[in-house]
Amino acid sequence: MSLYTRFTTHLDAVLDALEADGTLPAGLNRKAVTVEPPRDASHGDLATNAAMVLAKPAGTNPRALAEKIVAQLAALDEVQSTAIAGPGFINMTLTEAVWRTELSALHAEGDAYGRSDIGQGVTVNVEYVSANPTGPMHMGHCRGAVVGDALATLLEYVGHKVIREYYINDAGGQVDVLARSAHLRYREALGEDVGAIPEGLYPGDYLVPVGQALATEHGDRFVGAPEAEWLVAFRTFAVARMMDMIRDDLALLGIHHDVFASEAALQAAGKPDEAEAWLRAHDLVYDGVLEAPKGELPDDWEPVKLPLFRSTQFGDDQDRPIKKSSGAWTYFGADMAYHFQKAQVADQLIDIWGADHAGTVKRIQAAVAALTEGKARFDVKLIQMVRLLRDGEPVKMSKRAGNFVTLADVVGEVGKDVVRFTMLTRKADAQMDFDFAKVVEASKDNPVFYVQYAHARISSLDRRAAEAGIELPVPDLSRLGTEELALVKLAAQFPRVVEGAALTREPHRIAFYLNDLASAFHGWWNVGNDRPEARVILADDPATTSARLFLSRGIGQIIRNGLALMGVAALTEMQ
RNA sequence: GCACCCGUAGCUCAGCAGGAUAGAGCAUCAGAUUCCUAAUCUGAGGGCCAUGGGUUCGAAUCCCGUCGGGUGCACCA
Repeated sequence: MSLYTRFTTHLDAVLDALEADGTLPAGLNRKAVTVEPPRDASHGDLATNAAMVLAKPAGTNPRALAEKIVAQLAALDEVQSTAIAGPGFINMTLTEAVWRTELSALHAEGDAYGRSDIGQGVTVNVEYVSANPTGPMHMGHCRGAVVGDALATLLEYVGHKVIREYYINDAGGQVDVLARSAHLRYREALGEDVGAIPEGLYPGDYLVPVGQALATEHGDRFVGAPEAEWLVAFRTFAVARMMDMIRDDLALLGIHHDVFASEAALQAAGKPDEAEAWLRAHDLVYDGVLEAPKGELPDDWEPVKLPLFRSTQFGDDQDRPIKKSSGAWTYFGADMAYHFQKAQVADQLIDIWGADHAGTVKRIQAAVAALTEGKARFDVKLIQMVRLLRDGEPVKMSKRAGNFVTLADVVGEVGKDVVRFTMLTRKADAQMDFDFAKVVEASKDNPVFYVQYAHARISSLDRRAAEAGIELPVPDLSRLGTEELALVKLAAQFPRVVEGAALTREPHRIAFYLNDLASAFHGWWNVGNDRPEARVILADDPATTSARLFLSRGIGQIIRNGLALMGVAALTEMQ
């Protein structure tokens, strides 16, 4: 149980007691009651708003209520002093012993410090990446991949059961284009001069080996054959090869999905038909005429009658087609069934999407709400675009021209850890620049290095301590002074930060916290520049040295735990 | 036209499910290295939290309007 959770429990007990003696009416809603560190450390270690929140429903005034609460909180062993401040805040200063104990707990729990069970084993399906299987991953996919993966790790860490899933869009027109592109490369592999790759086909070189493999397998028998004879086979083969590539790309980032779900397989299994039947039975799908698109009307637009899902009943602007006039499923029609399927395995769903799909969020949420009858929690997290910069200039990318920057290129250039950390240094819904020069820069405006440097310094202390051989087997933590305990207090916030990040599903909070922690550590370290007696390793004072090393390792542990959540390795020395 | 996202220091961004005097880095200015890695640190200046209302004991945070920026808006995926 984390320190903050523990005090929430203490406070609850106090409020129970006040209910029992009639000071507070029974059954007050305590949802808004919080126990948290005050923004300003001079106010103490913990603050609660309980008196302010509960005064009104209790028919009293905040300060009077605060007096009663304080009387009981002050009696706790762990509380050194209390104060009522401002409009009714209750501030508590804890005894130094609390922080020393917390530091010991941090060591005892080690890698598990920060874990919790707030997820209560609830299964969450996180679908992320789901890039079309038509080529290697490029930088556009990178941020969503990292955020999704970090979020999945984070949710696991707080006690959720997590399914990491990738949806393979292997049923639409794009994979037919892939098949045709592969067919061209197949002919090329058999010696034909295909010239420039025509407009409308994928031009990338990565299809050359696919063509060669197809040539080896089939010989020339499909060279002049009608499309119907080879399309499915070529498509299936090419998609499988593309997925191999994508899995390799993801592995470069340390990302591994549990489930790869195929849209084609879903359709073959008749899932969209089942969903449609159910929705029709509930009058949520009807045959109607699609409204004209908003804004400028396309030249070739004409009204058509299609099966439409009543997404307007769930807040969408218009009803959405689930089938095309050809009778084939729309992307949405299949996706709807796909989400329904996921919701039968998991209690909660999270989709990580690029912000360019923002317009389709409402319809899929509508579909999930309809099909699960509002029972499944379903969040779509939109990830804003990343602008790639080199020497301050945007890097031009065009998928059509085949000159996009691949994920493999970027990871190869700056490394997995830098990519992952950088992608988590911004809120997901804020746009972000990725500047090659800056992300590899070794300075404090690069948080990757700043945090790594702190960890490396801690490791260096361990090495030096081992050389000096002065460390005592059991550290005497009373040697830790105010400056040191301030670091412990910051470290003790890690479990809270993790919880907050998990609840809001914002993994970037871990990155910001680690930066703060590293900053505090660097500050502490540098005190030794001015005052040699404040250094960690003091040759003539094994007791203080041991206590400070114990603290320093504790900070190192937090950095490792935090970096592990982000999927970033902690360095023991800088190069 | 409609929907979604955004608007916080000169710049890039945090702001923890409403809390106390709004924070950090960069940049600017003034300092610290016979010393465990100065790849670091200390200090100073810099704000009408776009704007007008509302809810609340209390709003950068929640709600509505306005202005400004971005993105999306076909049976594409």
